[in-house]
Amino acid sequence: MLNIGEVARRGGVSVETLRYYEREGLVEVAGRNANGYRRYGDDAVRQIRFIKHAQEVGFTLKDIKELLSLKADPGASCCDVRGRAEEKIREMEAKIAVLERMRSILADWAAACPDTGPVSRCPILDALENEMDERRGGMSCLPPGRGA
Amino acid sequence: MLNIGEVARRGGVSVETLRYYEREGLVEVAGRNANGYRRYGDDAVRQIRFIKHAQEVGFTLKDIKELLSLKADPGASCCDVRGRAEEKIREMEAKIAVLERMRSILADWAAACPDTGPVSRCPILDALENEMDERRGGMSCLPPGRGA
DNA sequence: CTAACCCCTAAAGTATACTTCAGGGTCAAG
DNA sequence: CTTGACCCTGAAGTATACTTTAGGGGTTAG
Repeated sequence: MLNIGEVARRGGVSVETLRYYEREGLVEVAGRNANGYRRYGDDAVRQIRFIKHAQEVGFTLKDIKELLSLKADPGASCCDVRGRAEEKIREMEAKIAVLERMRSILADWAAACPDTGPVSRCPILDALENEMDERRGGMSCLPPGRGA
Repeated sequence: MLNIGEVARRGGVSVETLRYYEREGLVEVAGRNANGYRRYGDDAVRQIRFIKHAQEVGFTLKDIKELLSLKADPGASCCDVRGRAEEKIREMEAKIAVLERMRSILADWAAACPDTGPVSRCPILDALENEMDERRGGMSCLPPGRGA
């Protein structure tokens, strides 16, 4: 049985992060000892690493909570996990597409910029001031946050 | 002179957003009339559109505040603006690279997943449980947020 | 016994870009 | 004179993933 500091060290996270994960239902404590200290089994360390790896490939903590439920559910199928992965892949592709489009617009503008000259005749600022209609291919580049 | 509702309509934002932009120093009011209502010149509408266009190509409000300073500074050069654009392009390329890497890892894992089978023998969950060392190309996929 | 280091809780702060809320004036039409 | 649309302020809420703060107890080496 490990105390929180040991789990944190082995898992590569801070103790505050561990307590946070506990509040969020991502990691459970095995119990408490007499003085109220958390005791963890060493599966806790594996769990932390799972969480960190999942974050590294793009899952949010919310996603990860779902993955952990699937992992713990003997009735769940591997397909369910793959479904989550494929959904995440689609999200990433969408983000990549947005970024690529923004990058290409900016790159075009930067290319149109002379080496010198006052900001009063800057093609980038001009472009930002005026409509960008020739670019319209449908969707805006803005993320799907709730707009005005 | 326009009141806030009119500027919001023409600029395609909400009045709350306008007041927020004002607090953040992105838009100035021309003045107030007797009852305390804000009055705007129609350059305000152009300013709002500038802000929205800049957001669409990936600038944050902080970036945009800088761009607006450059725009207002007669001593600034067009190069300065292009510098900001190029920096933003580099940021986007970095984000794209991270996303591409995550996507490719996930895609490989998803491809390794059988059509059926219990989660107990899921290659994706297995991969998340164990180290992902064969992938190491240096940098982690995690964004540069302050880690544990 | 005391310093150093570990543990505990609850709450607030961070960053971004807004939105929502609470509470209250102003204005034009009918 | 009331109704509805508009305006005002200041503060808090949203989402994400933590970190930091404030305040206090436990444990171990010297």
